[in-house]
Amino acid sequence: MAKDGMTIGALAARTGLAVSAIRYYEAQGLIRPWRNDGGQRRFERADLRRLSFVMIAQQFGFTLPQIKEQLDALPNGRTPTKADWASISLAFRAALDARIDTLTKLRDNLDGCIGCGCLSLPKCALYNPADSAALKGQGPRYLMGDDPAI
Amino acid sequence: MAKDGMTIGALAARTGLAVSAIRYYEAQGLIRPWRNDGGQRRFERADLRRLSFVMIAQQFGFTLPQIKEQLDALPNGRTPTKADWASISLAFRAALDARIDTLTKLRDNLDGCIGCGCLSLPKCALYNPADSAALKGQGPRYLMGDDPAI
DNA sequence: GTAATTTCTAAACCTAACTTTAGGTCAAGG
DNA sequence: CCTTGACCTAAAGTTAGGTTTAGAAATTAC
Repeated sequence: MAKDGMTIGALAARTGLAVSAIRYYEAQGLIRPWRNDGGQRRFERADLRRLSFVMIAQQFGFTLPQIKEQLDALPNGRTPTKADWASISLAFRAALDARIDTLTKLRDNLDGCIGCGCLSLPKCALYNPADSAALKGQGPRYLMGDDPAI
Repeated sequence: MAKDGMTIGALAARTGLAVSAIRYYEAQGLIRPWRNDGGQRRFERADLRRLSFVMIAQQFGFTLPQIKEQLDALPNGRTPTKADWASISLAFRAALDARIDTLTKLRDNLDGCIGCGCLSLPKCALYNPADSAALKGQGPRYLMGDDPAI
């Protein structure tokens, strides 16, 4: 007796994802369903959790390749345990802390700028902000018109 | 004597933006350069600040249409003053606060889930999270496999 | 047994925010 | 004057993360 599993429609209903999204995630290597005799996808319970993980990670701003990397750390062969999930959740925690930290600094800088009216000075806190991922690898940028040469 | 202004190349050098990006922003209505006799774009000083505003706002996660909306609130005709900029910066402040708040809640929920090991319970804090913009308008979703029917 | 759903694949389409390309024009230096 | 680099437009290409479409095959319901 072959194992039964969920259809893609059932999985979609339970996760709230579109069927097309689930197929897409398979194409990206985030889940690996097996096929029944008719060639249709069948999913196991653990895939519910994998997809939920994907959805949460996306809220946190991770890209699908990054999420795949996390999921690849799960045990292959056996079904992941609670401890396995808790373990990769900790990676979230670090990324989340970093993101909150960046935004908080940005907010403080903004407050300083509004308060001190220094918008046009090279010392303005928004001037060439340090650790913004958005600017990474693109060289220095002079923000709020604060080119030292002005 | 017609006013002189910066070339698009000079503006690109000062902001760190690509020339193509600046043209794109014009097409989106974020800046309105004038043209010289030869048909080339010429920019005023205030455009430096407008573009810097765009860059910062993008870091904060605003879309270009949203940023345009903010910029449209600047005085038309006269060059924006420090007070004008400080005024629209306050809109940032609110959006930023909201974003930090959401992420902080998400982090607390994650901590709760890791700590209590409740990953499979309907009561898990990650279960159907309340105020995530990413899920808005898409109906309830059961996260981390926590469908009550399991 | 037949009709109605689901599912299948492959390929095209979608949005945001740009970049690249192609074929020409303008401006500045010597 | 002539060359070189900066600039112009329009259109096509790019990446992420999917959705839509079309036509066919499998499954389920009656």
